[in-house]
Amino acid sequence: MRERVQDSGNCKVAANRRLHPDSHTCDLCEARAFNMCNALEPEELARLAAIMSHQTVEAGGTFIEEGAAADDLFNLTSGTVKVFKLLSDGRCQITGFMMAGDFLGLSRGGTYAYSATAITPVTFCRFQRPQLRGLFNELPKIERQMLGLAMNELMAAQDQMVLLGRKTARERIASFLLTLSDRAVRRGRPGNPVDLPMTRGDIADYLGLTTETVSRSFTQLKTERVIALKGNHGVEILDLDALVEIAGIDERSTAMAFDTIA
Amino acid sequence: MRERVQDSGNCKVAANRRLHPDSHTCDLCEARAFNMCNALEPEELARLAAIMSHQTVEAGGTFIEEGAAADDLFNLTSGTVKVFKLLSDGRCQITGFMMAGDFLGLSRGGTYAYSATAITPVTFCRFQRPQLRGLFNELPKIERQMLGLAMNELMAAQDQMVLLGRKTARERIASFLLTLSDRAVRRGRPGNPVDLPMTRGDIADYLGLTTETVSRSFTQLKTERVIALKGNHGVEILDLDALVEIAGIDERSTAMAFDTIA
DNA sequence: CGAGATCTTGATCTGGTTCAAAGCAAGTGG
DNA sequence: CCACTTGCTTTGAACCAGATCAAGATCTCG
Repeated sequence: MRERVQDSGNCKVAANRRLHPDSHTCDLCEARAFNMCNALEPEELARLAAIMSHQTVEAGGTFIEEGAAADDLFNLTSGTVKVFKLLSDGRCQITGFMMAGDFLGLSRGGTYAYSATAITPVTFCRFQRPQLRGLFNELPKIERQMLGLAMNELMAAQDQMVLLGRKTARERIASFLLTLSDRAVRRGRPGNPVDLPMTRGDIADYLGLTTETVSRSFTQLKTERVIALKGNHGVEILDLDALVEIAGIDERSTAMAFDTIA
Repeated sequence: MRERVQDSGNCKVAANRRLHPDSHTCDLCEARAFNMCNALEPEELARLAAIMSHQTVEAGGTFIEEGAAADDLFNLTSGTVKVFKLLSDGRCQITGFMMAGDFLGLSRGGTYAYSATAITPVTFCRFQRPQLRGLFNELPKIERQMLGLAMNELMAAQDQMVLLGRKTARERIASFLLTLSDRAVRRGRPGNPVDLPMTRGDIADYLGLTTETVSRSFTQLKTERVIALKGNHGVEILDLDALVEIAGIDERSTAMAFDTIA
């Protein structure tokens, strides 16, 4: 299995790197509080653990390819993943950056609806669909938890549509930084020096811009003393109020979360 | 209750028009096959029907307002609804056009995540959240069905992100027409003279464009004999292959649907 | 340390917006 | 039954935010 690379702008698709199986205990899982395992009793958790395997992928590894048979479902436990779709001429749209607690593997007609590539080294729990489906019948809690996660993702997707359809480059960058900061905080990490594991190109593909425009917007905000750049992969928010103001007043956004459907 | 109108570009928000309660039998429901009632046995359906009320809203009526207390969930049975979010300065992004079978009422922190306005007269089933939640425990089937619906919506949202982030105006219009056509077919309606109940302004707010650009793109496709305009609310597809070609080759899109999560 | 990748900056170009003004179609009331 | 309003839609002309093209500067990591 050597890495076939199909060029497509920033979103090169390298074939699956070797997946490294890994021992793992749910007790210590850092994603536990945010994911579908959240509501489970120890005994139930054990049953879930019985049908899953825990694995790692190195940075740059593509472990889901759009159009391939959707055999598995993934539950991230650490690291950051970019989820994206490509147009035939190579244009790329990243639909989300996934972190610990997020699940991956949406399918349409039995094939994956998007590709997923590790930006940092990642670890995840992997489930085979038929087995997971079986467990759903016995533990409807899981299904409910997933419905909640799906609803949250749907709301995030709607916010992203507003961003892509109606916001300026500057507003997009500001919103992006605030969203990342919020997400970090909600995962118990510091929200201020914002960590940007992805490249400028990835940010561009996420925000519907070009690398150059992303860079210029950062520079502009830096010049205005709203942010400070900490190398290529970190941003310090110097003036939060200003950033919120620039983002446009819809940053209720990802602020709170997890209403169940009813 | 008179209509307060808060101007905001194309997406004026008029206060709830009177909701007309309505008698209704699930047996005859035209949305039955596509919505969350689909998998239910007659006896189960009766229990669902017991906690719902069936209502109508006239065209132009706004029955969900972003930020208001999210007390109810809606399940459309006929008509077309636009779902949208507004920025503080009035910019509007329509995140979807909903039809029979779609559900409405996503909430975040107890308040609705978006507004919804009827484009045509609509009818829907209305559920109160607490009651529906109660039924979930007894009929997990409903929850599963909703998870499937949510997943489908999520995939549609991802396609829309590609459209908004990376497609040209021409490509957006072509994709839009194909998607509407597909949806009509999947609901057992003719797919070819495509019905456009919404205005050019609505289409613009959905596709991240302006009214003028939408109009110009239609005119261009008409000049090229790819489509023919049938008044303001209809489009005949004259050259389907060309339209698919123009849309960009990702129109697997809404083509098929309804994989369950696992 | 050095080479490739990533990031910034500058100059120019353009697709889509904005601003402005007719068309057009569906009522409405005289 | 027809002028008149009203709300879309189309078309035209000027403009601009962001894209594209083209160097450099700066990381990153073997």
